[in-house]
Amino acid sequence: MAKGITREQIVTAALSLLDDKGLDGLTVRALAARLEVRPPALYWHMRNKQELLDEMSTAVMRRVTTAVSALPPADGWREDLAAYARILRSEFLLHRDGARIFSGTRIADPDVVRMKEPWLARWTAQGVGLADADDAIDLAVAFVVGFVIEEQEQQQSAGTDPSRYSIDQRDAWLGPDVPLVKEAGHLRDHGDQRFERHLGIVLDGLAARFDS
Amino acid sequence: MAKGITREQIVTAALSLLDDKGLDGLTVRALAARLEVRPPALYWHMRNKQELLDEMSTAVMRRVTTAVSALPPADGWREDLAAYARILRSEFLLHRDGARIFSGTRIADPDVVRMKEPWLARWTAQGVGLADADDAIDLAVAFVVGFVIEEQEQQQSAGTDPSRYSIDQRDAWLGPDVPLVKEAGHLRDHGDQRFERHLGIVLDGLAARFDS
DNA sequence: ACCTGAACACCGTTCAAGT
DNA sequence: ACCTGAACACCGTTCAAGT
Repeated sequence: MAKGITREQIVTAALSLLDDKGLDGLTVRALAARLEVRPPALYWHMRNKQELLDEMSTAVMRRVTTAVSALPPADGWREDLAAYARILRSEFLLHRDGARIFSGTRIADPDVVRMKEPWLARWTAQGVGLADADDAIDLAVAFVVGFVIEEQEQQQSAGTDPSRYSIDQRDAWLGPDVPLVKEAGHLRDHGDQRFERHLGIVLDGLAARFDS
Repeated sequence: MAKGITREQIVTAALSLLDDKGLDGLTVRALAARLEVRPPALYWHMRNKQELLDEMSTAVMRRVTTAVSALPPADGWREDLAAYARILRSEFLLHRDGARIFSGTRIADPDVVRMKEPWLARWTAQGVGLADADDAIDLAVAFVVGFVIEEQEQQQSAGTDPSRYSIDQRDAWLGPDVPLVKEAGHLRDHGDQRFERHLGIVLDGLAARFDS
């Protein structure tokens, strides 16, 4: 039984290779080397590289689904949705360029979508319209995707080119006559605090709609 | 003068090649062929392919900046920001996978960021705090990025695999016991209408914050 | 200053052959 | 059923040489 590589092992190794070397370093050949097989061996388990990428996305989204299912039902739609947004962000953050790579990809596993059912049931029971409830989920996802794409880009730039995100260098790069842009750059925060604030704004907008 | 390829021509050709063939088809060699030069010629004008991709992003964002600058000052921050969001979306939609490819990339042109200055000036004059105003722009961008990534993914899937986005097939794929997920799928709308509605929700959330 | 020819190391993928 | 060896067409990039 110890013989042979499984699809699951391939996907796991691919995710860790992505984190180590980035998307450019995620090659079929490097992946095969990590699994100690020759490259063509992988083609017995998958049709092509695109299918591998789809499987990686599905694996990430499945982790989100699992984490969400483990959540105790919250007091109301707002806390349910906030919890979902936080989980989605943290799973994206687990992988290099996670938000960009794993958003907007074909979901291969119906369970990831079926997971919405208990939420829709709870929220509509709380008086939220079905179309509004579904909208709310999609809007939250869109926000998280956009937020984390920007967040990871800055993390990465800070790593490879620290000068670019130093405040002084940024001010010099901006040039004269934009005092407010510069001051806003100084006021800017990052990380969890910023995420929670922006998430709160989105949820406030949804609340305004649900109550009308 | 008719001799020689310019950087600008390279970027323009690269964008149209992207639209024709997708990101996988955007190769240095195909680009050179389209410009009727040999591949190494491009390396006189750019350092590497990454620099080309950065230039493409900058070109797209510059179009956004130009369109925004041509806009008459609106009545208030809300209309300014809505106009920006609409322009950003339509420029993303102009290019295959535009949102995914051109979001969260290093902006090479300071003017794109400097453009925020008149808005920050107007909005703070209207009583919005500077940090809030800057937040609002970033939040709107995050929303548009996430929205259009999803939008373009569905457009593309509908093109290559129509069965996947047919409602009946989707219902079959979802399996039993998720009536609300299925019904929500039937209620779902697309395009401008959906965008305006979601944008309105985000702006409502911002309005709630600005007024407090 | 701007481009080509030739070459290098490296891709994803196929397929006959091995076990 | 699962993997390898060898090969194919194709990448991005370098560099000496041409004009």
